[in-house]
Amino acid sequence: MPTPSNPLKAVRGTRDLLPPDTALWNRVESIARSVFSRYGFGEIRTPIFEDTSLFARGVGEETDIVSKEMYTWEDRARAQSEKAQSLTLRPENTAGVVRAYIEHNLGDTGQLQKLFYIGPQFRRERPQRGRYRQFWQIGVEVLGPVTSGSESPLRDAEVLEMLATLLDELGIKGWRLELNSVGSATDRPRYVAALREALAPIKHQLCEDNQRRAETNPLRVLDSKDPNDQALIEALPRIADFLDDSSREHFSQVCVALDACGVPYTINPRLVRGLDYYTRTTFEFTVPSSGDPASGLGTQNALLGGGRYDGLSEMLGGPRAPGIGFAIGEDRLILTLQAQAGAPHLASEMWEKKLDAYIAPLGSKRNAAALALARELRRAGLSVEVGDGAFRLKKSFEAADRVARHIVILGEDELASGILTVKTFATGEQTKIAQADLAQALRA
RNA sequence: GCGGUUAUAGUUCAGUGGCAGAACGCCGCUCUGUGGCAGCGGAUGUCCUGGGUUCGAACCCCAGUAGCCGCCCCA
Repeated sequence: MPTPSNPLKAVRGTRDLLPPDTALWNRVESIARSVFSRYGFGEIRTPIFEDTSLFARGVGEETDIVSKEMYTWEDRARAQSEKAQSLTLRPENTAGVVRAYIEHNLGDTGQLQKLFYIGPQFRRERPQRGRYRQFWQIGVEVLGPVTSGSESPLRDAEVLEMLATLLDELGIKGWRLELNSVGSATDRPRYVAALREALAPIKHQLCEDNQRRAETNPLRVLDSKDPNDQALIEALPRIADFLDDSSREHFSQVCVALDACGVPYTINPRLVRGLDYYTRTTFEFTVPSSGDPASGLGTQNALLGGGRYDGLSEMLGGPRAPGIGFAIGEDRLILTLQAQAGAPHLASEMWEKKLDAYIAPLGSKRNAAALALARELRRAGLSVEVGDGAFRLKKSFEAADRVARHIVILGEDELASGILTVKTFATGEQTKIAQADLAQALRA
């Protein structure tokens, strides 16, 4: 039992993933890799920490993530003349990917870059169900020079359609896609200004939280859930009225393409995202919220979020490289799968899969021969466990029945004759099989 | 950062001022090379930590720590 002051304990907000859960994690990741590769994505792995200024500039100084949730420290100066570098554990992965895009001049290839990543991210938030200080994201970024088609609404629709496919293949039930456009880099500030103007006279009528938001981040007032404020919020200016012609046309083409693919979505004019870099298309996939057994998440019903970031590369000092991406909260995805009864194709089948054989040597003197036999069978592609000859046979049977489909008995008679005793648990049938035929027989 | 709630065996939990408990799991025996069932026996504890009250604290009080739930925010 870990005690509070025991240093041999995972630190707050972090956790160990153990078998059999890790089997589900691997399964999820392998399905994601398989889907991504069908859509032409390649994997990128960026460092787990970066220069602090990358996130300050990319994600936005004013966001909660940067202003109060980052794990930041001063690295040791490499020389006396040098200033210590401020480093930060990545709170998200988009900024790092765009940094790599710029650093390696990927834009000069002229090609559209389709990249995916799977890895841990770090935010110093209060831990809660579906929210950890080290959490995993599965994400995708599509970006490139304008001439590569990176700005095309086709890309937005493709990414969204791919997500629908991925969630379906994972077996997530009841997902909803909510879609919005927050306009171009010039539309958005115009809208925020109009929102502030509209909020100023009515602010005092709003709840405390919304009064604060009206000051700090007016966009967030829009997705307030306070029932008393809904009427006032409804009456606020709508982002759709502030989109310029090209943004409006872009958004409409995304919708047309989704319709053509048969991907269902809901336009949510209040969907705003927290990160500064988002432009035009923004979206969120949700699952039924707390109380619903299909959720597994508490009030954290957002499974993934994303959007377009046409100005991010330039904000970081790079070339123009419009892009779109998303990040799936892998921890939340797993929680949802575990909560949904529909996960058996992933869960029970994976978790309850038994080994092909358990080799039970009789007596410690037979251990070496048992291990050699296991090696032979494993090289033939079978999954095998080896018992210890010191175990009583009864114990070997119990252990074997738990983990394997067959037990292979390796005693004095068997070693002398080369004819092994094999019992199949499902049928209770016991036979003698020559060692040369063993691998084939155990496959059945 | 704020609020609520919880912390006892490997696990899930009961116990509520007076000997530390159950179930499951684990080990052994019945049964020296044949499991699943059954019977019998056994081991396992910083009762989260530190302080206080008391003749006596797992239990009451205070403070910490951590988990969970929610707020904020986000994946």
